[in-house]
Amino acid sequence: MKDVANAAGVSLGTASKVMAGAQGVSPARRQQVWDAARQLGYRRNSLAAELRSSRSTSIGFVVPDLTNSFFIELLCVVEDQALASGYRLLLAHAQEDPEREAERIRFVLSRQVAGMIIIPCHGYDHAIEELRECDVPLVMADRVDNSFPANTVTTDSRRAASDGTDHLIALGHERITFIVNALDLVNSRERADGYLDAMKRAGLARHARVVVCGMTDTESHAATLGLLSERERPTALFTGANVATLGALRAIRDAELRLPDDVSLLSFDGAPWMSVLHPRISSIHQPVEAVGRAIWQLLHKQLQGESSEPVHLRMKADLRVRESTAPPHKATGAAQQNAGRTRKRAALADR
Amino acid sequence: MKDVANAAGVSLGTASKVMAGAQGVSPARRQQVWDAARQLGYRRNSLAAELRSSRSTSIGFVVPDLTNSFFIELLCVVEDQALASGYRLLLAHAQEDPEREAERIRFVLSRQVAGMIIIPCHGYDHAIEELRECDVPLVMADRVDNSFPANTVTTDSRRAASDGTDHLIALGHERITFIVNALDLVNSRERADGYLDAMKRAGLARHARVVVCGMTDTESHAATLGLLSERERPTALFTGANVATLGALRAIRDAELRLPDDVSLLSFDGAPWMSVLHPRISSIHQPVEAVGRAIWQLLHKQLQGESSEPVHLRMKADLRVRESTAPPHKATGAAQQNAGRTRKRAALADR
DNA sequence: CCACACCGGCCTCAAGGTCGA
DNA sequence: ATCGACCTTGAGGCCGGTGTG
Repeated sequence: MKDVANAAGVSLGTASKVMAGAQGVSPARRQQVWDAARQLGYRRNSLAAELRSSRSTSIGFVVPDLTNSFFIELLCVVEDQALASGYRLLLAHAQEDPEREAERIRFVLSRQVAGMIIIPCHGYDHAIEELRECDVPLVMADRVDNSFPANTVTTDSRRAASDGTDHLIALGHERITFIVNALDLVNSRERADGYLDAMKRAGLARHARVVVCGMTDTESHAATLGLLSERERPTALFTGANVATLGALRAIRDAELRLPDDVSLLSFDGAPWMSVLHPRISSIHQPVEAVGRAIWQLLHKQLQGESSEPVHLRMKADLRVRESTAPPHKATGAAQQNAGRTRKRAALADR
Repeated sequence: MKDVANAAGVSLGTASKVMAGAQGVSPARRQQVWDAARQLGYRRNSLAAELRSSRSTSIGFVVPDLTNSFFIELLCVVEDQALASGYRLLLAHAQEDPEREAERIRFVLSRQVAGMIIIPCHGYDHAIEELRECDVPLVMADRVDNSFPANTVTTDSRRAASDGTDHLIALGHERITFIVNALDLVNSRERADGYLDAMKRAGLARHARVVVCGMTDTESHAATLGLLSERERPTALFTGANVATLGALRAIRDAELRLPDDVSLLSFDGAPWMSVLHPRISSIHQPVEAVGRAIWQLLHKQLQGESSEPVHLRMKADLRVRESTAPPHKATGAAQQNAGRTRKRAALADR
């Protein structure tokens, strides 16, 4: 910048003002500086600027998994909001690995961001540890609960999972299995709890079964395949997340079963690709747009200095019944022993 | 850091060395400094460090579209490689918007990254403009061609598209339509050209048809739906990218057509979700792992000071024939006029 | 508009200390 | 006691900008 100032025949301070877009420089000089900068191919060093002014317009965003479309959608919403308020996002990818996540947090924090948004991996103690005494505005989302000592935005997973389970029960299912990635993911645990709530309420506690399948679709595929090959296989599956649904669907395909005739499937979270499936997949839909806006709103308020007690926002998810959930087939195999139940069942609609 | 040094009872220089992980400090003092730092909740300011040493271990990565799983996979490969060499990625998302992309490039560059990787949006003149006289090591990937004045890693899209088209032609298709996002995306254009090559070579130039459908699956859905409702609809679709495939599949579903009986579909690029479809989707598979490694290799070489003439690496994609491509049905409707062709066709295998 | 101090860590450098051989 | 090898110190300049007088 010194060079630019020299070339433009002004002092360093003036050049700085021009490049920062500040007031108080005559149009003529402003133009001179601009020209000189262009000619020299000058690019401002925002590191230095932020160092000196100890102000930053970058927001760190630590995402656990970029293959999960829910996070991507959320990220896009937040990014647009941030941009509209003059902030930009510094993205960091934890790849569902707590250690890597901790490193990413340190990385982001050491770059003096103005604020930070994080969706933790499982075992979020790591994350908390890193975030302790972090003095920047912080919002945590999705995989946290109300006990978290920070601003949070979450979906009421427990309630949503309970509603979803109720839907399956109302269709006449009893052997409903819940497939979840990991129980040390706060929201997964909540979802499992919601499922258990509903099963108990319906007097189906003995059929309740939560299968932990790990974080990848490969694992969930294997787990589901195992489930489906049991003698008394579930008549309905409820997958606790996007990734689990992917693996489960592949398993259903590989087991040559039909949705929903042979088995019903309800997915927590939809994904764009689900729209091409036949039948359409019933799912729990989280209000991504609202969650994203809430995250930014909370962060923005803090950025503007309005600090207050940690706020916990909880959004409501809704059940979207489509075609992958239907009443169970009566006694389709020798293993099916519940044929003569008293519960009335609607005839299976032909798809 | 001064405080840390004081608390640890060492000099500032020593503390600096410890925090930077440099050699030449005795284990005892090293521990003292570490303890003091932890107690004070000290976090190193890497902005200042990088400013002074004008060295950075961050690599900027500008991604055009995080909803495209190909880019995500690529990103993961590159990130692992970078981490293994002691670098970390600074992610920036262009959302397929050239203006936003330009801004992201400026942003990344102004943060003094050690190197930069970019997969451009359409109309990459914007990008070139921003990258002109950028003095950091640079690798551009995927959406560039060999004429590009920088290191590039690409897939031989033209060849791959030509192979794919040959496959469809060999099955007996003539009315093959190529659906592409945008022709100002270099690789999309190459794919379209490859398709045209093959059509011409087979004497099917009069049937050749390239439909530009835009960057979103919504647009590709609409375009495909239009195509499929024509009186003489294509017997085979070849989609030029992930996103186009998504829209096309939804259109096929909505038009209540069957794959591959009513229409064949070949997709350039696969995606994890395609594995759940029935029938399985034939696709052109790009060697993501190899591309990612190549990108890093090229960048790493430059980071270590071995500068040379721009290198252009071109990887080979391969055709994976699955079940969504089959010989066309003979004369299924009044509109089908090619029933009695001389070309021999294999009987339609029952799926 | 210019001059100047300054953000926070880095680097160099001369000078002195510790330690085992 | 001597010597070289290695650790440690403190000062001061510096990176590239910002903000005040």
